[in-house]
Amino acid sequence: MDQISDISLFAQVVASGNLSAAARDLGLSTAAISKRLIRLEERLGIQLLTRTTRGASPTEEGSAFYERCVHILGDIEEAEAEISGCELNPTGTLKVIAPIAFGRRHIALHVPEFLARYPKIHLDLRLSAQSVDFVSNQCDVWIRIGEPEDSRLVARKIAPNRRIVCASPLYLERHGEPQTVQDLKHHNCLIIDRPNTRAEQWHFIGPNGPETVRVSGNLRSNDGEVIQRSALAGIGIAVKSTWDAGTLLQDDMLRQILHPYEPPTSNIYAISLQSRHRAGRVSAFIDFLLEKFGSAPYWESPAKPG
Amino acid sequence: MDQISDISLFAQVVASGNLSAAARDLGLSTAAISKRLIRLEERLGIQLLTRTTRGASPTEEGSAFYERCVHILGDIEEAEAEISGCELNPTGTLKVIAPIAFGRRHIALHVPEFLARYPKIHLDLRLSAQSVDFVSNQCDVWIRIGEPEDSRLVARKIAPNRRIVCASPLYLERHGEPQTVQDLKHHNCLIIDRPNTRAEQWHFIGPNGPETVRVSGNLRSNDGEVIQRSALAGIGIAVKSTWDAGTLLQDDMLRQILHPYEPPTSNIYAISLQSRHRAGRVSAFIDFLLEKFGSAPYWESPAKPG
DNA sequence: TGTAATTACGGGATACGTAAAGATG
DNA sequence: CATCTTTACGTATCCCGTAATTACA
Repeated sequence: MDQISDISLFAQVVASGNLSAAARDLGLSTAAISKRLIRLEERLGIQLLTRTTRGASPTEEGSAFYERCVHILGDIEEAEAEISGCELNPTGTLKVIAPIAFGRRHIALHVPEFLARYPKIHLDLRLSAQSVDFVSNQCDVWIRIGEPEDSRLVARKIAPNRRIVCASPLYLERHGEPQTVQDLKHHNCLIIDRPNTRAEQWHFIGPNGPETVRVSGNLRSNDGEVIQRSALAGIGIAVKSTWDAGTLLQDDMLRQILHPYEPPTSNIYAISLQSRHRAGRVSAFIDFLLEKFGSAPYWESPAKPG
Repeated sequence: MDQISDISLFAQVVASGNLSAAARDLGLSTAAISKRLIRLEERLGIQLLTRTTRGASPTEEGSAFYERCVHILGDIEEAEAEISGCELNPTGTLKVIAPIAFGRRHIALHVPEFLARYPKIHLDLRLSAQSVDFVSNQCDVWIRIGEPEDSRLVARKIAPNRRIVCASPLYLERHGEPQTVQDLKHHNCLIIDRPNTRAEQWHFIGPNGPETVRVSGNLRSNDGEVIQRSALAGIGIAVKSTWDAGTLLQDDMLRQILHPYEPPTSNIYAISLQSRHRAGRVSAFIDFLLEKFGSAPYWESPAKPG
């Protein structure tokens, strides 16, 4: 039944030299020590200790058994320490799924530092536009832009997904810059089409509260890259995330327009399976992302109007 | 607290593939399995199994831990099997204390066979006339002729200590053979002097019940060897144990007299410390002695009157 | 709808401590 | 006489099982 508990107790008795000392060391009564030792000897069918009034000394069998006990107890402690120490020194394979653009642009950027910091972690970074089934995919962390749904999943916000309206200098030169939200109706708006959203409804938050405009244009796509390239080519006006368009704005290849009107900010989440005890590598990765993106994402500074 | 019990349970769950199967295999309820697994994960601070509706599969940490668990459980089983198997294949050092004459004549005679039968036993056979303190002497078995006293000791009769009255042919030729017990009063009786006995009172059991005679003589000793040599030399009449005088009677160097009157038979005992579980080598030795001496000691046959 | 895991709850085994007794130097 | 071990006994803990709940295919 309670094998190791008795074995551990026996080892302590041998180490302490007598039952009373072991009782003190273990914080038990001598009666408990005595009874459990007797039980152990009953179970093994052999006497382990010779008791005298001066103390208890192991029999020959007891000595041999003690050696093995010490070894076993050490193994157990080592095993438990190793498994418990996984939080401090994360180990194992970490599978991360991220959107393609965000993964390439921002996750991959920090991968070397992450791997250097946690040398025992093997990172499997998969970029995919697909939704994720954690169990079948053996996925540890899913980076997702926008709100999560599943209750079994726990989502941690790692960065704001600030979006802006922008167009290329060429477009603005040719068609003029819209001055109000409603002006967008008369422009060629590049529509990014995501599931479960009304792609033509562009929402804004401005100094006077929310405002909505129904836009139209000659290009619609489900791929941000297509929209971005078209915007760069001067085809029309696009809504872009700052993490995505930041360097383009900095290089003046795209210009933010309608400032200070911006679409409502959503968030970027690191999503993991809810569990009582997260694997160390998962926590390590999510904490790492927070460290890099969390407070004030580095891609905001050049994009901020000034 | 109950480390290994949970570890063993976890290993069984991994082996079984899901909690329900493990519950069946272990004869427990799934509720118990679940709770104890959760407790183990709490204690380790890490999730070991990912539960789905199809079963439970180990996490990466769980797999690593499982490997160690299998190893540890094997070590425990091995250790316990070895210690419990000591009865079947006795091991270790066996310290035996025996009277000098009996040890030389009868124990030593069988030592080679004993050692051949139990090759893993190391025998330490100490011949001594002294009384024995088991604890300080680290003695396992004490061979003693006559009744034991100590309640902490357990005595097993291994042979009868039959005694006879005898004298050398020379003595009988010179002084005649006594025909009755009371005739001994007129003979030179060699008195063996043991502690706590009235050495001059010789007791007999005969066809008409017990009989006692107070004898006297010109030699008294506490050493049987002295008495025996004196008897052989024709000095007088002696009481000898059959195990001691057997061959001398056979060779007609001593002759039993007063047959069928003999001193009351005492016993030869193998004495060991009382303990719930005797070490295998102790049982092996005592059983071996019983096998050799127990039913009808081989030294009786030549001594029996015929 | 059926199987698997978890949670809630009540009962029973068990392991502890206190206290007394036995043993030993 | 002091110390150590064992036994006796009452109590509290905890551990399991039954049953209900939730999740998933």
